[in-house]
Amino acid sequence: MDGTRDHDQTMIINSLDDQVFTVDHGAKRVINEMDFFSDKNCSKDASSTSGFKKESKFDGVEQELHLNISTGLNLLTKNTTASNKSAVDDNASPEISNEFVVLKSQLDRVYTENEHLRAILNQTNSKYYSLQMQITSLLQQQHNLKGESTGDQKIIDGVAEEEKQRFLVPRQYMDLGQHAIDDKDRTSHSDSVLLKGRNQNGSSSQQCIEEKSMANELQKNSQTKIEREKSPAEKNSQQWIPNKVPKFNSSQDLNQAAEATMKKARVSVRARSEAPMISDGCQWRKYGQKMAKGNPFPRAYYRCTMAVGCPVRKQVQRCVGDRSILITTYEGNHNHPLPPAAMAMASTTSAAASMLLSGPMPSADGFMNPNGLARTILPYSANLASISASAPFPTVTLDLTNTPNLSQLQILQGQFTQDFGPGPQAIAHSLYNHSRFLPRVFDAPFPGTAAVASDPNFTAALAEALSSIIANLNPNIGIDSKNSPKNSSESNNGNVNFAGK
DNA sequence: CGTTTTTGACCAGCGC
DNA sequence: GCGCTGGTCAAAAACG
Repeated sequence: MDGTRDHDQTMIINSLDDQVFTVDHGAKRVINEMDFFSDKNCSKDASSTSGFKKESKFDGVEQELHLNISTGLNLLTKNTTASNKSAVDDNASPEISNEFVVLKSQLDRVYTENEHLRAILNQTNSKYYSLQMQITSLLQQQHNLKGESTGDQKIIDGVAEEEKQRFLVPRQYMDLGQHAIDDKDRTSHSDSVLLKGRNQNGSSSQQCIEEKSMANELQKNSQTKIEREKSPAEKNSQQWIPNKVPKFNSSQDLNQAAEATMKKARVSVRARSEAPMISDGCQWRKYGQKMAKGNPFPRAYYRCTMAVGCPVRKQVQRCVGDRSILITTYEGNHNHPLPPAAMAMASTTSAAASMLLSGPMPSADGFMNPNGLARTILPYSANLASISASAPFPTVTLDLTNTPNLSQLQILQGQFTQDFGPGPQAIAHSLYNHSRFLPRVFDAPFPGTAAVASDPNFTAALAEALSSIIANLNPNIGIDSKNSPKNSSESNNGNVNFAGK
């Protein structure tokens, strides 16, 4: 479609082919995780050195504080210089001592305040993502109410009923964008087609098979866990949340069904990366590796180690069609506070999971309502995110390997302006940033390390892009408090669900 | 020496 | 029932 992007992708692939892959084959561990606790470390260092060396990465507030602190230091230093020594020695020693104490107390207070401001900034950052999604959702709802009030009244009236049916008959297939039409036939024999609209290198079908296989494996695993949960050792609620297959019948509580489905929501992220796994802000421990059938690349199993008993796990595997693509599938909910970088990603994946479970506006054909925002955005974003709500194991796949080109985004932005006014331009902008960012990151030379994994900006940028994409793909995100992603309130206490919930 | 990775074994589900 | 496959465990090895 777009010559520039195709060229970029070609360049990426060619460059990747020249690389020696150390993933899972090399004797050395090559975990290119970035340090998500640099702030923390910085804080520690700062506290150990009277808090004068704090680096500001958020705004001018801290810098201002830093200046104030430095001023105090200079004053103190000046009083100890030789030029003033006589005066100091004669009369001022007790005063200086008092002044020192006062300054120190002030510094302590400033430092405390500084920490407080930092926390507020982090919270504000998290709220920003949530609000962004909510605003978009509201706009989308507004638009739908305008456009669909007459013709689709029947559909709107039937939403509640269909919502029930979605849980009672969880095999209903959902898709985003034009692929919904293309895949209609596929739904009859495929219960979990995760990926559609892949990159144009011809590996589409194989990737679909691969991810379908992965989904089925997870399903089997889930059923295995049902049995394991029966054992007393696994009764701890903090442990791996069993992916029970909800055998719903009409007598079961729908809320329970929804909750059970929530717990199983998975988010699969596809990204180009040379690192063994993409950096998502969490700490992971590898607990297994398997050779999957039909894929020469081993599948690695990781579990979250940021807290004891955190049930979140993920699978990482290279795509058989394009070894530069890393498929990361998350499952479970974190039971611990997350660092800001992880929180951004968590809100994104949580939103993705919520999108799965709140679902698109059901339409008469059982597919996504092709109106409004979805219709506007999907022709260009269908390659970025797709949903398989083939419950009981709904999965949203975020494809970051195929970015929209600039011309598409300009069209997209224009349609946004036309349909919704200038407000949601940020979304198209985000997509544009997304499209600009990824090639730059992934195309960077990586002498043994992948830029994507080591770049501390990656997670935030990824989260921003995904948040925008997801928020636009799902008109319901942020509207229903039950299904909306944990946002500000949860960010406050730090309990952010990473995937699902 | 503590932590993490590796890797073979074990277990369960599924298809035949 | 058997074999295949995937997920997890756990002991050994590697690493820092």
